[in-house]
Amino acid sequence: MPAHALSRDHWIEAATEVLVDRGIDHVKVDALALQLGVTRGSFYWHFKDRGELLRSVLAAWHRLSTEQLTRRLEGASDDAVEQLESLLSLPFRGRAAVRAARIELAIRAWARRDDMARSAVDQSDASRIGYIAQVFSALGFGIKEARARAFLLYAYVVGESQMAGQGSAAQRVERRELVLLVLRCKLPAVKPR
Amino acid sequence: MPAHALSRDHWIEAATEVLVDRGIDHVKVDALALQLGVTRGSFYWHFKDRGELLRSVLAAWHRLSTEQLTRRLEGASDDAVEQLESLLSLPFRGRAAVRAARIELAIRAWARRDDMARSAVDQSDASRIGYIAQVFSALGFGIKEARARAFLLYAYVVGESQMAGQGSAAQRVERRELVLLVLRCKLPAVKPR
DNA sequence: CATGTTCCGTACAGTTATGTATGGCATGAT
DNA sequence: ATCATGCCATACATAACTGTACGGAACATG
Repeated sequence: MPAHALSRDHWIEAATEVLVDRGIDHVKVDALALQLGVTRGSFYWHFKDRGELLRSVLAAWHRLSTEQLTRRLEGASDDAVEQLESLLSLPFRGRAAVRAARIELAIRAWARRDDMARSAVDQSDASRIGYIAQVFSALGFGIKEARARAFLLYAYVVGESQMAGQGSAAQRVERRELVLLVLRCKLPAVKPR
Repeated sequence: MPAHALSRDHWIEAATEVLVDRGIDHVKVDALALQLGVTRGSFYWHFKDRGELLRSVLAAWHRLSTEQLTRRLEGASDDAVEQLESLLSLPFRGRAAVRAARIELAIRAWARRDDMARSAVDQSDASRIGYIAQVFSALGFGIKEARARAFLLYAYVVGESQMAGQGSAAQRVERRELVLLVLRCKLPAVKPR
């Protein structure tokens, strides 16, 4: 084994970087090789073709995503409200989380037109919503309403991430507080049918 | 003027179609010419270069988007709740609305890495949030809280549009009802500071 | 009918991308 | 030491795409 060998993961990481900054269509073997300081010869030794790289990028994200959820499930506190707060500020706390959020945005854009990416994103969404629903159940909501409220919360987080341009940091904090207040609120009267 | 003259708008429309289906990076002069049954000679008569086409696509969407908001403002009913319901089901009612929603998704993906698209989307978002805030004001909320609730509602709609894969049509209806109930709900007690 | 304009086709040059074939230089094994 | 193997460079074939230059058909107008 040569000393400075490049691994598959180096390529995957570089590809993810480009995916975030310029979109999946700009993930090209040429540019990655240039950035990594090697030639395409290296790439086609590690990967069959470009498609295999893209699949690997997706698989790596999916693995990371489920790992993070697992860690969250394991290390969760008993205070449901605290967990909800943590969920809302998740994409902003810590460098790794911010980076993960950016990757997710890029993959979500990719998923708009790639079935493989689409199903990966859908699966992650479903898992997370399931987790959030459990938290709402712990707050005393019924199963059905807990799932609906979980979807609302999650859709808000996803929507917010699409609108980085709107509002200040202070406003974001206020909004998140309002989200929590509103979603914890037991409805005084269910609509009369 | 020849009889079967192709207008700029034909190119813009075709480009928008490709943008929706395959992303902005697949909007290429070659393919569009093939689809329109002409050659690139036509394109470079109507447009200076590819960039001008992309700018035109964005401008056309932006114009359409503000026009739709204007029409909504003019033809709005007096019932605030009714307006909110209409807003929530907006991306699903009618073929034109569905198409507009798909275009918007594509442009939002584009905006992730193009400043021009970014500012167009931000501006549209801000205008719509302003309109929704006005509706919440009419429901009796203060200016600040109305704006926050408007953001919540809008972020939910945007987030929901990113998650077409989650849930059935019936679930979507239930969720939207819950959104309305929750966002109309006057908070019983503001959190003690 | 002559002429100018509109709109498009054709040909060319240059760039950038993919994938393959093949050779070569280390390094570790024997 | 030599040999096989892991890792990468080089060279080649091919395709896709952009932009420009130029020419030509169709049409209107005088």
